[in-house]
Amino acid sequence: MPRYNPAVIEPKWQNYWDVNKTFATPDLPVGEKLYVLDMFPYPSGNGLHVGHPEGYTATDITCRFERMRGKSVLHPMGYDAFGLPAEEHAIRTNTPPRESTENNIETFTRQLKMLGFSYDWDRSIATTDVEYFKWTQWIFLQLFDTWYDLEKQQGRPINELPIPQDVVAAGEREVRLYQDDHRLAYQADALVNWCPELGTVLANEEVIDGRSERGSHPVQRIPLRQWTLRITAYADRLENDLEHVDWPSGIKKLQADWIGRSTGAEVDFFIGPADDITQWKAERLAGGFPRKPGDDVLRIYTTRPDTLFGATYMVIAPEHPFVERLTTDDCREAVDNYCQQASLRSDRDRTEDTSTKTGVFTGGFAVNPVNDELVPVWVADYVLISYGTGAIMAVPAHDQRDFEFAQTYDIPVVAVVDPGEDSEDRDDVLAGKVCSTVQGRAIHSEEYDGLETAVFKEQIQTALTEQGWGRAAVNYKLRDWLFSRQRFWGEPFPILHELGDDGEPNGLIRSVDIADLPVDLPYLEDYKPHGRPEPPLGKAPDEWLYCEIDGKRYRREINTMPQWAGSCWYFLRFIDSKNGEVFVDPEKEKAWMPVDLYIGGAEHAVLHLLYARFWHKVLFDRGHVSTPEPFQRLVNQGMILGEMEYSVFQDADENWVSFAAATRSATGDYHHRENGSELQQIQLDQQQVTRKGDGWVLVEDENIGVDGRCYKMSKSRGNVVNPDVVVSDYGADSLRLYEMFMGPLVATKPWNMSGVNGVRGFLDRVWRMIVDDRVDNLAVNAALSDDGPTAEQLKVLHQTIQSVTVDTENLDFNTAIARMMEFVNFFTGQQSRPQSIMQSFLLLLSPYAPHIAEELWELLGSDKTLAYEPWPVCDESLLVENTIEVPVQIRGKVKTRISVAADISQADLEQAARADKRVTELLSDAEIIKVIVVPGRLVNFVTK
RNA sequence: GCCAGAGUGGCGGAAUUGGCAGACGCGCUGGAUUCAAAAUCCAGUGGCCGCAAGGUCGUGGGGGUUCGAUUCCCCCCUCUGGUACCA
Repeated sequence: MPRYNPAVIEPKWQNYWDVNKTFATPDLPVGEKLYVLDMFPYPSGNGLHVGHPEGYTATDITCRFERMRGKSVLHPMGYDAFGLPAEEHAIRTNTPPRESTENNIETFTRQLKMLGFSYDWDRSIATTDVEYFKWTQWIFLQLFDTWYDLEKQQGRPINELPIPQDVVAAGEREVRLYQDDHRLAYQADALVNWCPELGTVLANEEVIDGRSERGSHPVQRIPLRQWTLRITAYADRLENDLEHVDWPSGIKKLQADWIGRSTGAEVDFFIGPADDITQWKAERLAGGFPRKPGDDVLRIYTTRPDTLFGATYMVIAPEHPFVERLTTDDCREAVDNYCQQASLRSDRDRTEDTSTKTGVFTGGFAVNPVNDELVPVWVADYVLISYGTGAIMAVPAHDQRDFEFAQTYDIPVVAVVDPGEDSEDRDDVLAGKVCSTVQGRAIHSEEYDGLETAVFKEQIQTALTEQGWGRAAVNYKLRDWLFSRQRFWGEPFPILHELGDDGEPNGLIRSVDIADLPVDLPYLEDYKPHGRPEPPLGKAPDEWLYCEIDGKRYRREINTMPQWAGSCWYFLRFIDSKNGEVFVDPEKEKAWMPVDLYIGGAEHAVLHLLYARFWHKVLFDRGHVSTPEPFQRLVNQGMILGEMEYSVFQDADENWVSFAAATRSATGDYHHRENGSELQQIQLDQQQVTRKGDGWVLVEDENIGVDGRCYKMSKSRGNVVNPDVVVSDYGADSLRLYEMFMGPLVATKPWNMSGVNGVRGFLDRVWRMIVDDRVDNLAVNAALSDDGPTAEQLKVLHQTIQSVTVDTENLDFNTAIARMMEFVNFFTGQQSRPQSIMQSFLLLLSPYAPHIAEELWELLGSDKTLAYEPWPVCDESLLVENTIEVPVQIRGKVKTRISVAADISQADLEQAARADKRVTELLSDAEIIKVIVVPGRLVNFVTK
């Protein structure tokens, strides 16, 4: 086997690592620990994609590198196997979900092993393992057993929740309902995102543009009783603690924006009989602002209480409970129609065109407490029932949306903030002709006139509180997490609904005893979604569905948990994956957590990463984990795009048409921009195009512009690269190396198969540098010697050690590989290659291309893996240069280079530069104004 | 619209604190080897002018700071990703 043949050596070493459990991790770290985690994959039916090995190779290199540097490394892998994609695949292939999931897991495992990743496979888990989701259910019960203490800012056991006296007096049932109302996991009637196509409700985070994130199906809003997790209780901590983690700033900002904290005030507008306003104000002055608004007021939320005097109308959401009460008889028909329309409009319709606002007057009025003016109340769908109080005061002069609405319906615009003399459109703002949202000085605001916005806000806040009209308030864009799904393939909730004498649920619930976990999924003949909101588990056999405890009959909860449940804590289970007593042993948890490096795609910025942090904080509050944050450092790998594609158009007569001349219709057809004729899109080979100016053109007619771009890999485009094919054509080491060599880890990069061929060429040269490829048996290259290395050889080695070490530490894998290529280029030209240097090089290469490194390491006489050999150390004394080349510039342009002693003084360097023949020549008839001399760097003569 | 990120040869990309632009790889060109090809090895390879020495332009565009800018500042353009009535 003289030639480099990955097909033989790669399986050999994968088997070696497997059999010898080379990468088994001890229960507790020995010495310094390092927990390196990949975002575990969904084992979809399509198998691995080249995007997966990108992050996985990066973490694998880091792990192999740090093991050699003596760290105890935890590097596990598992599968996020519950949820829609797996279930959809099971339905498509007509197999039971567990069976198809297990098949997919098998495929993924085979593919991952084929790439030589150094996972401790004994720790592998799938979220669908019964022994795993037993603990997912257990954690859910922790959430169920926890209420949030706002004062202490901490989640606490439900039995420590103070119960108000009136509730205690109302009896046991009321106490239990009160507790249920305060749990972190609670049931609520809410307008939910119902997706008929998928047959389930979805979390806000899973709905994009009114369509499902998975499959892009339409989503409707329907009211449904659902399990919800009180993530909003943790909103401030989730935002503030971002400060302490080492994450990309973009992701932090995304999370902070998603949480969307805003501060302002809640204000009550009186809607009772006009004559009662004086009495109402007296009551409020005495009694203060009530926690819950009564029927006689419309409570609004505003971030600009300083604009209260500019409120010329109010808006309530179509779903607001007061619509009925505020609507007068002569407006009723119009209001009913509008609300009816709004309920039918999907969220997509509602958000499609946000510039046209619609609404209808209710006929009702409310009293603005600050000036006792009557303000008309409208219903409009630009106000959302789910945010704030579902009602607003509209200040068209200082809010863009209100302004647009007021324009449409001819509502007065009263400016109450003077944007200041510097403002360009000040006159128009003051005249109510344009809207201005900037801060300024108050006008038309009675005693507040002249105040700056910030000061006004503070003063009015105090006044509102004193009068009992309002209070300071905080709101979040983040909503509580809708946690139940009407699908089969998810964790069952460990919850029982008590049945009354009539056999129907009586509203009381209890958790399944921890000793009775897990609640496994029942066998179902038919688990497919049917488009109605009743979960398939409702069809489970009675022995699963019903049970009796202490003489009471119960029916099981039949919703299932969403996909995200299992991924919220998997990193904890990896630490102690086989523990049957607890979800993770506290000692081990303390030793390994937090995750030191977490690499995965940016698409999980607000879903997985926010949910997991939330669960972790609950577990932290309840004393089950030792760190407030799970993931200390996060890195997002960039997307890998398909290969470059060139396209152009042809008309019906096969005449070429420039790409720019085509326009795409709504149906997806292409037409000529000018004459409207139908066009055909034509894909071109690289040979058919050439570069001209900024763009590409046809070789045969350079007047025809061609579009050249890289697209996301997708099955429908047919540009997906399959890792199996790359491994069989080039080998796993080549795939690993190429994915790292393409460019920076975090960058989006296009795939290019000839680049894989290029790194394969590098590995071929590595092989030939050490192996004699002209004999039949595996033998070392005759150029290898036991002679001592030359000074130059040593210097090249140690330069390489230094660069590869620093680059690997910084995840700059592409430049580390470039340095190793330079090493090989140099040593290929050396007639004598000292064995010790070759060995050091193999150690540097091994995290990147572990199979070939192990094979050659063995060939050079070792009998065990190099995985734990000490990482080579750079001897900096060998890198010291005696002489260096310094560029000499004239007016900032390099004219020549001079060779000088490395430690030359500033004065000597200038002398040496002036003495240079070429410099003398160029300076002969020039007047030197200034000389810049940077020792070791350059000399620059500034001349006239 | 808003928020991120990015624009460097034919392509992917490199370049410490502002100090030699284009490392490394692909591709291409020429040569060696070969009956031939593949593979391999050697040399060259940003544009323009020039036989050459050399000159000149050049990091999306325009301006600025500086002895010196891919790097810092201002304005603009393009692309990619995210997001959208959150009061």
